[in-house]
Amino acid sequence: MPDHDSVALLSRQTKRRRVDIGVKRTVGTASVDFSRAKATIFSAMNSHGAEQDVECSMVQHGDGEKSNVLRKLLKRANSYEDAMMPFPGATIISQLLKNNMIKNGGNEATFPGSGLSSTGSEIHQEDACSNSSRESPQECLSPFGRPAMSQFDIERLSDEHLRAKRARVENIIRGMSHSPSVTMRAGEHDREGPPQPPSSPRESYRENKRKQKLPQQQQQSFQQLVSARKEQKHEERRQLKLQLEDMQKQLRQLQEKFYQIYDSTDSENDEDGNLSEGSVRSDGAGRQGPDTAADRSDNEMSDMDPGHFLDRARALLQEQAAVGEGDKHKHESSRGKAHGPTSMHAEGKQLAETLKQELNTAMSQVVDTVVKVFSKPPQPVPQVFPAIQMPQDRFAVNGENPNFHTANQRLQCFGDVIIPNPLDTFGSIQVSSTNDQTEALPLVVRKNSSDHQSSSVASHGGHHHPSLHPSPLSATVGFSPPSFRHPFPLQLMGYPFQNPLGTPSSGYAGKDRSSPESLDLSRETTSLRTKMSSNHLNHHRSLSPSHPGSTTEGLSLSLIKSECGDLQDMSDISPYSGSTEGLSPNHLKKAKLMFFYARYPSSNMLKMYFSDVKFNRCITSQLIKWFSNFREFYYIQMEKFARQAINDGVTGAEEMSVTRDCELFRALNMHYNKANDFEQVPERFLEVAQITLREFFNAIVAGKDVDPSWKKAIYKVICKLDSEVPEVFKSPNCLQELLHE
DNA sequence: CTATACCCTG
DNA sequence: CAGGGTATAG
Repeated sequence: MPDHDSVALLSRQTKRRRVDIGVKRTVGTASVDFSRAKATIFSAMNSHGAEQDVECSMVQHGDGEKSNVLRKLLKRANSYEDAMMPFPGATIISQLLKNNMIKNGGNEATFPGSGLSSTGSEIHQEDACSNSSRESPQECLSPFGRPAMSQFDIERLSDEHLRAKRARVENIIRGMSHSPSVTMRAGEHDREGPPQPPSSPRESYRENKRKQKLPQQQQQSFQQLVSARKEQKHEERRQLKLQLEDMQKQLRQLQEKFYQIYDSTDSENDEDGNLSEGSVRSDGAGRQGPDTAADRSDNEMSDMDPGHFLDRARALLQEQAAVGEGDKHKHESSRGKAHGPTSMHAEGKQLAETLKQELNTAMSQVVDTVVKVFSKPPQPVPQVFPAIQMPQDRFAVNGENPNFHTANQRLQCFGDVIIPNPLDTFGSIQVSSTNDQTEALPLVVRKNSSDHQSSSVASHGGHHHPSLHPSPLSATVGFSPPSFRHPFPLQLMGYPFQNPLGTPSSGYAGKDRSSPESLDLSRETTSLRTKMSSNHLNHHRSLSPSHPGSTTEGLSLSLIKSECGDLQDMSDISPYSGSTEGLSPNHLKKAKLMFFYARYPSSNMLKMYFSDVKFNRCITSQLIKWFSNFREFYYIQMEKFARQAINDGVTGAEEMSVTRDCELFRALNMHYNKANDFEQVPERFLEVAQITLREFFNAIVAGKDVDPSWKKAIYKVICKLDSEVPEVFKSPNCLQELLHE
């Protein structure tokens, strides 16, 4: 138990806390010592007015009565939200800093909360600090975490290291500087309120990722001011999206109509493909502008040459997209927004009306065709069917995620879709099952596959198993001819009987996608084992070790089996071996009950008490994680109630006690003993809980919670209060035995 | 490199 | 509760 034990741990946690909590409590990140140092500087300087005095006293908590009183006052004012508000004086300080920044100009215009833009100013500040800390104390305000004065030399030593880091970060920033989020944040800056200074330069480097989000948490009050506005934006955006969706639908209909026309006139699909492509490409020539098209009447439209139809639709869509784009940036002018889409919408409706009629007839024909197709063997399948059917399925899928494609991307898709792929014939029957998979698969391996999706889309030639595309997006891409080389042999012929189940092959597909660069099965299993190592199945698995690659089903099964353990463990997991492979809900229950005795069980202890479990790395860490989660909940409750007590006016820790019927205990009991397996929660637990509560209370009252690592002290106390876990818990059947007590 | 802790998020 | 990210110790 590395934590809570040693003094070394203490410093470690301090650092660690600074990282994790420090950001939240931005200003409060200062260590007390440094606060003092700063106060010294300030009083020495004495060049700034009362404002800074306020800040000093704010920062130097625990330094004297005065600060405590002030802090308390502010605390009351902030009441319970202390937990969220980084620091009572944050606002004041932030404003001060803002003032400084305005004075200094330049860099500080960026939004410090944004990891993207903040680093520059951080670097600037850091340099300013180390180079001229005496001349400009304000600039040292932000990097509190660092005792700049006393450790000046040390800092110099690590300068090189920092420079290297800085270079890397700057590189990254440069790369990201074109990201939209940058401008977004820059825009928000004004309204988001005063920027929060970075807690410490070094931390900032590590914390860039989180800091992008954290400032929002920190400044909830400011956010509330903006929230209404944002909601408006979102609403508008949503409506725009809806309109876009409408247009998309219409375009789809149009396409179908288009195809239908050609299908009825030409019986050769190749020509269709060429024509459609040609019409798409003719766009560049601009043979049909949106304006002229808009002047046409409905009749004209219906008589319109299909190519014109498509062009027109594209124009509409593009305009729509353009309007939407522009709208994002200026929501204020509701006028322009109202005008564009509305007229657009009317136009679209006309179009839709015309198309609907066409579609009605077209669809009936299609339906007939479909029926015929299914009543015949696959070979003579009419080419008409897949070309029309497929797009529909795919669009249905795509439509579920309107944001997935930009308008242009959609157009491309349309273009693709229109091309009747000769191979479609082959897949006519496959269509439905394939699409079923595309819906189910993402659930299986979304995380893994998502990583590759973008790249997959970019270069759809790179799929090794295009047939197994699990995601809707991939499905769209996979439509292109090259992707259709393997699928059917694999799915239809190779493993004809696995498909009905759906899941096995999909599971395989997903896994395959997780490492598309290699089809080497052994490697596959290895990587998967690592990736999935923290998973567990609660149910008893069927244990027939099958070799990877024998069948897809076999593979997925073996993968599941091996997901929690390394190869050695694999050998351990022989069928019907005595002990359970995973942790069951009952184990969880037992662990929770054990928590009443031991908050910090060692892994050895866990092994002893869960003797019925086959321990491997996974199981162990899972169990540890459980207790970690338990503790987390426990301490959160403690803090919550302690703060509540303070807010309720409790002045002394002795006034609080934890009894079986107090709210705190009920909350805990609900969590660890929901089914009341323990009729009598051990008395000792109540004591410990009470001690914990009082520790929290005292710490908070003493203002220690300003220190990012203030809980560490409490943890240290509590971890010594573990009591012996009764022997009963060593029994695998302890739950039953406990119930009979 | 591994185990563990802590924090955050879903 | 699980997963992910990060930091630290050994």
